[in-house]
Amino acid sequence: MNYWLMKSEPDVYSIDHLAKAGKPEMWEGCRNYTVRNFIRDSMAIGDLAFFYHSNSAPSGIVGVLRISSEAYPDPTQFDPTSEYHDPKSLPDNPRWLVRDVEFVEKFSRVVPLAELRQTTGLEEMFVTRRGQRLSIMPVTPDEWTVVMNLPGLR
DNA sequence: GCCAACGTTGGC
DNA sequence: GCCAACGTTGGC
Repeated sequence: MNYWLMKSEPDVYSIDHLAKAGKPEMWEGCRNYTVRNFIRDSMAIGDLAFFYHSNSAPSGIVGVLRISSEAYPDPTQFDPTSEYHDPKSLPDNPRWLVRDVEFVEKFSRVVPLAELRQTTGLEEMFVTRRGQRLSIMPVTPDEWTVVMNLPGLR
């Protein structure tokens, strides 16, 4: 079982969108090869991930989601009307993959990036490294436990 | 809105 | 296959 952190701009897709859906939804639009490889090779059904709001005030972890499907081709890459359309990706050899995710919980407060940076045990956490731009990144079991035990999350 | 960081593209 | 230019991410 692996742990992850998955970023989304809340103006585009927030944890409230996922919570309200009440069912699994596609985590669409990843267009980075490292992230694609995580989705394809390293994730598994049942993995848990922090839902992270980026480009937010403040940016930070807002809750938890669960990976609920195998990887499959991202349909938006073939949709000319989508902002995620990739004309170089062909249906018989799709470049970009998605998985379905389902809502697990929303914390009662945001855990801001600044707090993650100050928290003992999270010094090496991927999301706190400067210049780190992957929209999906791995979290270690120890880091997961540290974050889940921060005060005031529920 | 600025800009540092860094992934991707494409000319050669 | 190098690497400069470009585009995007995302914190601030």
